[in-house]
This record gives sequence, structure tokens and C-alpha cells, in this order.
Amino acid sequence: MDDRERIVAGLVQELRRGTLILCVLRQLGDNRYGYSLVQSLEEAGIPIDPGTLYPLLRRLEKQGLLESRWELEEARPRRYYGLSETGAWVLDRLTAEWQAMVRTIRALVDAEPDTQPKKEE
Amino acid sequence: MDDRERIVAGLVQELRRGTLILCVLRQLGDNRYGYSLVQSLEEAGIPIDPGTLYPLLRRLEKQGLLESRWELEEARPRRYYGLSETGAWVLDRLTAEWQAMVRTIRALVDAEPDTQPKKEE
DNA sequence: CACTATAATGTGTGATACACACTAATGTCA
DNA sequence: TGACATTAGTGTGTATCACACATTATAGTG
Repeated sequence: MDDRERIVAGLVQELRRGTLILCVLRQLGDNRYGYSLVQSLEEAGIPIDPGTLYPLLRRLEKQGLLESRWELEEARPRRYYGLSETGAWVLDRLTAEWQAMVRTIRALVDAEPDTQPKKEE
Repeated sequence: MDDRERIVAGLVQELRRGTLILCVLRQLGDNRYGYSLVQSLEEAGIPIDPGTLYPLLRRLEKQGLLESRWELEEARPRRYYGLSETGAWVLDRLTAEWQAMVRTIRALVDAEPDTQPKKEE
């Protein structure tokens, strides 16, 4: 309800942006179908709307990072996704970049902000 | 030149999204003008295009996180920005959310992906 | 058998924000 | 004087995410 809370919520959403792909790629180490990803990410503390995930999966497949196939034998038809070779390579690179970014930002955030406490007002 | 490199570059850019605001807010602990932010962030390993930063600053000011004033006494007129009270509050919250997010993702990324090495094919 | 919940996959739209290219002015130094 | 750095800004295109909505199929309940 607070204005400031709303601003923070927006910024947090902006922060999550992009990390979703990292998380999804990571979870696709073994084959999964969309709905199971929604659930396992939810459990991991990363809620994702199905309306966000499914287009994401299609996008990643079009880029060649994922491969999918319909599995019709089971109780319900499900579309299983798995990392392609390219996808695995990209995941490695992306993970490294993510960790570098975290270190960079930690350096900024941990830095004393008050080394020059004041200037003239 | 590689296709895969281009994909990674795009995803990294997506990762950076949102973190820019965190970094900028953090650097505004003491008053700064736009161009100096471009330079200090560059040194810190976070290059930012002036065409990205200036609209960002105006946006943050419109949201009430920043306050600015023209400084005409110096060699060149510069617009100095500083955190407002709200801005400082938001920065605290955002920093906490960021760190929580980093922990959550680390838990995902550090998890062994090969606990169930194979399924039936 | 109708009705509903839930599993499972998708589509369409709108808000937002970032990158990039561009403009424009002033100071500095060779 | 001319080139370059400094400093601030605008405008446009594109991509992503959230949200609401749609669709099919199965299982369960009265």
C-alpha cells in the first residue's frame, strides 16, 4: 500500500529479470516439463507465472538452447524440455558471468559509503 | 562473431538490467553528477552508456528517490544528484532483496545437477 | 452423468526499461 | 583554430515480463 513499497516491488521485479533464464536453464539439467518447472522453482523461492515460463521456453528453444519433445505415453501429454549442447555451453558461460557480476556488485555495496561523509550543502 | 557468444551477450545484458539502479543508488551516497557516475561505474567494472544513465536519473528523481540541483559556480554547470530520504530507504530494502536473491540463486546453481544422472530414454 | 478442481500448455496485450544513435553546448589544450 | 573531452539531454526500437485469458484432458464428487 505504501508508495515506497510499490517502488521497491517494481525494482525487485526488474532485478529478477534475466535471472529467470539462468534459473530455468539450470533446472533443465535433467529433462523437465513446463508445469514441473513452475512447481520446483516455486519451491526454490522463485515463483514464476506459467504465462511467463511458457513463452520463455519457446524463446529459448528457438534460440537453440533447448530441445523439446512431446511425451504422450504418460497419463497426460507433456512437453519435455532438455538442454541442447549449445544450451549447456551457454549455461556455463552465463553462470560465470553471473558470478562475476555478483562479485562486482558486492564490491560496490560493501564499500563504505561514508568515506567522505559530507560536502558543503 | 559466434552465434552463441551473441546469445550470451544478450542474456548478460538482461542480467545487468535492474542491477544498474542498485549500483547507481549506491554510488549516490555522496552527491554526484551524471558524468562522474559514468566514470566511476566504468572503473568499478560497470560500464553504462550516458544515454542510459541520464534518463535513469530523471526517472529516479521523478519517483522521489533522488534530489538534484544545478551547480553553476564551477567551471561547467553540473547537475548534482543526491539520495532523498525515501531513496535511502529504498536502497536499503533493495540491497536486502538483492542479497536474498543472490542466496536463492546460489542455492540453485550450487546444487548438484546430476543427483539423478539419467532417466529412461 | 453433470460439475468442478487441477494438471498442463498455450496466446495476447500492455507497461516498462534498456541500449543506441543522435543533438548540443562548453571548456581545454596542442 | 581545431580537435577532443566534458556534460547534459532526447527519441526510437526492441525485448521481456506480468497478468488475464483460453484450451484440453483427467480425476474426483454428488
